[in-house]
Amino acid sequence: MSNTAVPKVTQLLPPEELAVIQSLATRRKYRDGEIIHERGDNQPEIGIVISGRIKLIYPRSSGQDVFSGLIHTGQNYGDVAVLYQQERPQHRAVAIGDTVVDHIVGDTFNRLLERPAIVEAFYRVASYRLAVALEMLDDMRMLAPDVRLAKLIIRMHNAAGGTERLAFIQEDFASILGISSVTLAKSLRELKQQGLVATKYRHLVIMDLARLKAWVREKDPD
Amino acid sequence: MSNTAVPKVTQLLPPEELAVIQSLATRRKYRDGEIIHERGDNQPEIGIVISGRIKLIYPRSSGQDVFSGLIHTGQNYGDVAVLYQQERPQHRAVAIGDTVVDHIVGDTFNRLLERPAIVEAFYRVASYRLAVALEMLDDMRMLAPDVRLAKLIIRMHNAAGGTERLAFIQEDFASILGISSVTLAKSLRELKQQGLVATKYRHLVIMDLARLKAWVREKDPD
DNA sequence: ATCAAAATATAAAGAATTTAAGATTTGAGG
DNA sequence: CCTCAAATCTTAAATTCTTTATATTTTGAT
Repeated sequence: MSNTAVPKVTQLLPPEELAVIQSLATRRKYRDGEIIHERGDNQPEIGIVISGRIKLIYPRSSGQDVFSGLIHTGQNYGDVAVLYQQERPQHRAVAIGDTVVDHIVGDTFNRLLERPAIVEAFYRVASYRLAVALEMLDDMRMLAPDVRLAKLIIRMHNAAGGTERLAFIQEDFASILGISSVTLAKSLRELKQQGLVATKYRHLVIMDLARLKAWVREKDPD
Repeated sequence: MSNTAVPKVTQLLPPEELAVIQSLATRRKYRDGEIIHERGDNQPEIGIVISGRIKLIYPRSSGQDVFSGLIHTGQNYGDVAVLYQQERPQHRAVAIGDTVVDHIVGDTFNRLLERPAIVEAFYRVASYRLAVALEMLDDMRMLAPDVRLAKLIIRMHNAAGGTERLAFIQEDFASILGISSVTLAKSLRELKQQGLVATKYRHLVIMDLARLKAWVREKDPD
């Protein structure tokens, strides 16, 4: 799973179907860090990421922001909320880098579901995201923080299209894994000592992907 | 989300489409505890649960079996593996009670995807499962074991169609939550002291659902 | 070039969790 | 009805994780 390319609605759809969607969508541009929508906003919408990336944040009343997930270029989000008529989006959506999003209101999306090719494209993306989420849940149940960190790094490497450089602060990694920054630092120390990754300011570099994967297999043979 | 009814392909599909699927499926019966397929078996297949329930297990080389998820009557599973051409199923599937499953081999399922109503039904189930999985991931990142247990109990209550009686051993709850049985017992003690649930042999009874939900809201206001 | 803010790194104390072990309870099958 | 394996419950020690605190490093803004 972690080696499969991330499927994208923009690639899965025939050009004419993509054109139909885009004729009904509102395109907006966002700058790095700009809030696309807030948790609890008015109505849920579908968003298709045309370029850039989006991070989903769960803001807590304590003030802590939990990093919940990433939506990559070509992927969509919000379909679950629309399909199950949730009143409000669960997460804050924030642009990572310059990001362009096509917005489709719920009613329009429901009408688009009459077009088979569109349903199939969204189905494939949702399935993939389900597979990733189920794998992460299994990991959280079974694996130690350091192994989960290594798997997360590999997953993010694939999702980013093969970059060795992952531009996230350590707090982001900790938040995604649901561990404290101290535990994250400890896990990173382990990976650094093995020469598998290097930590820089505001980003992390994979030094030896093959050995990183081998290390994961050794620690988690299942 | 946790209040929404579990969507089922068997209900979402028009009867004639369901008939098409079933004409191509192999129906098999399983008894309580019977293994439907093993992790790592030959080829992944789609399964539609006609009656009964299935639990998905992740067997570890250590001998420990991790409880990974439940597939309820009317739901399907295995589509993710077929869509992304995984060679082998990730989980062992085990029948809970007498269970009837329609099996569809991967190639057949791929051909069925030409039928729009079928794709839409599977899309809706996958979306729902994605929503539940993402919520569980957020819970694992943010919440203490006792709150996660309470939310799990509420979720299982809904999924089971409203029963107050959840027939799982404590080790199952612990395994789903990814915590030890000692921590689970501690969390259960808390819920029992509040009079929210009662623990019996091989099952658990919800004593006051409304107050259980209120307790969760109090502990997790977000 | 300097300074302030943000991010990284590390240490120590306290809290929570796991592991391990034993005692008790339950109910299914003979 | 009795037996016994499975499940529950409890405790204690060992471990891990979080919290809190502090020092250092890096970067962007002035």
